[in-house]
Amino acid sequence: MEISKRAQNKARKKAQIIKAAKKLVRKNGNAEFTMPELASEAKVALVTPYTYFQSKAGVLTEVLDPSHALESASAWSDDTDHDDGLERVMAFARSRCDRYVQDEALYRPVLYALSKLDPDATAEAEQADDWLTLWEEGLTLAAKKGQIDKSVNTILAAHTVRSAFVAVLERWTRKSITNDLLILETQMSVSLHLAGLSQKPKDRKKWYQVFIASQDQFMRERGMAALLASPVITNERRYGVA
Amino acid sequence: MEISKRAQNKARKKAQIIKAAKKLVRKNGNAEFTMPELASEAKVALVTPYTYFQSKAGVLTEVLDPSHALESASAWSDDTDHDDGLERVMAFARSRCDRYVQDEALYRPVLYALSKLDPDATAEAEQADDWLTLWEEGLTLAAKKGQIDKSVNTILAAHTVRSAFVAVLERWTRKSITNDLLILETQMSVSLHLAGLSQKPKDRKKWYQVFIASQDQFMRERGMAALLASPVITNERRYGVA
DNA sequence: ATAAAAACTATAATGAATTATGATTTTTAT
DNA sequence: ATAAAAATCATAATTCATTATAGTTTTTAT
Repeated sequence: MEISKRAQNKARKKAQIIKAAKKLVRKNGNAEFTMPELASEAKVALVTPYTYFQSKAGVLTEVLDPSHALESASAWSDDTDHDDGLERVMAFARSRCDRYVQDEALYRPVLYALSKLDPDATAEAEQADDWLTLWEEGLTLAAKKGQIDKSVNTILAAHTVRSAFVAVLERWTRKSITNDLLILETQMSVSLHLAGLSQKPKDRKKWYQVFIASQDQFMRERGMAALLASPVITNERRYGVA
Repeated sequence: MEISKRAQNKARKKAQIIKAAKKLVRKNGNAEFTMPELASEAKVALVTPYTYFQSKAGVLTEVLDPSHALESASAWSDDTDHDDGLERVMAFARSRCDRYVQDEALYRPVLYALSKLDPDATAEAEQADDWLTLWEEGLTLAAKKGQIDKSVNTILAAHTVRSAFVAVLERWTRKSITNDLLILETQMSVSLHLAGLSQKPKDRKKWYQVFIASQDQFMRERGMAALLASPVITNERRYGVA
């Protein structure tokens, strides 16, 4: 037999567990399920998720399914202008947003729970090396086309842009911002980076305009309140301390 | 009596608890102390920290002491060029780094532990509204001096820059980056934003140079390894799953 | 077909934060 | 000075994730 029964069973059990986790998240609107709950939903012993995924964080990370996500990301937006590297950076950023927005009911709760269990998780889901390469792709192209200077280290620049994106994503995760704000804030942030990197006045002007337009749209649609909603966080206000 | 005994006792107990927490963090190199440990170190009943601070997260947030930090931040770097708004933004960013680096042994463990107990904490410590005003200050000045266009919404722009800074700070918190990287990455990120915002060619060139110089320094001192150290995080590699 | 190996399972135990309970001490207002 | 109110305290209980134990079933290699 090509695939051993053991491997088959293993795969089936793992799938059962992940499926159950997803189901619970969707049912509850959060990922606060307990491990016994998960086990019983998956019709599996309590310890089985541990043997396969090590921990609850492990289960949730698998729900995020970074390896599969990577594949699909590699095939992103082929309709982008293949000659404009900067445009591709922005398109990639948008595709990152899409990924999460498209199944918000799953990703937001999972990322949120994960960030408690393992603070590195959100970042790591986005900050693995392979992802960095994808962020870099557009910059490399831009360098080749003379849109950015040769003295720019494209990997470091990609890292900087991605880091800014992760910050926006993490705010989204924590529920303080809506899907359209995720997209708008990403656009503000990335366009400003691109404006800063651009060597050609035309590009610079263009990205600067995108930045201004995003700001304007933000203000029009959400107003300053979206930013200023939360008060200064002192312990008193935060935890109601006397 | 001006200050009631109750208020005095309360203040004394709170101070005792916070002092004990700091002591434990410094002693252990982390903030993993248990609540019974904290209580006994503070010579206080287990529940007392709860009545004052609601939770362990509340205690740690108080250790961070955002209100006091705000005061001291208001008095930051008066030696900066008062006519250059962009310069002031960068100076402020550096002062944020300084705050954490200056007592790394306390802040890093506390922020780390806090991020598990309450994922919003790091961001909120930096993202309160009053802080935003401080980030904005330089931009307002820059707008007045014609360094940036009037069409820029300075609050939103401040928000964008700060958001990028928080991302760097959070990576620092998680220990993956050193103090000098915190400063370098902050510089890379902020200078790129400033280059993008600048209207005057002279300013733009200057900040772009800062960006390039920071990149170069990063490469010289740390090398690409600092970025590429971590492998793609799949569950297999991350949790050693079979 | 059968013994060894691998996967599971049920059940109980551990560790840490947090809550609940009810008693005791300290302050305050009279 | 004393009763009511407010703070503290000691102790036990609760809730989860995670581990440990030891037995049972399923696969595999012979």
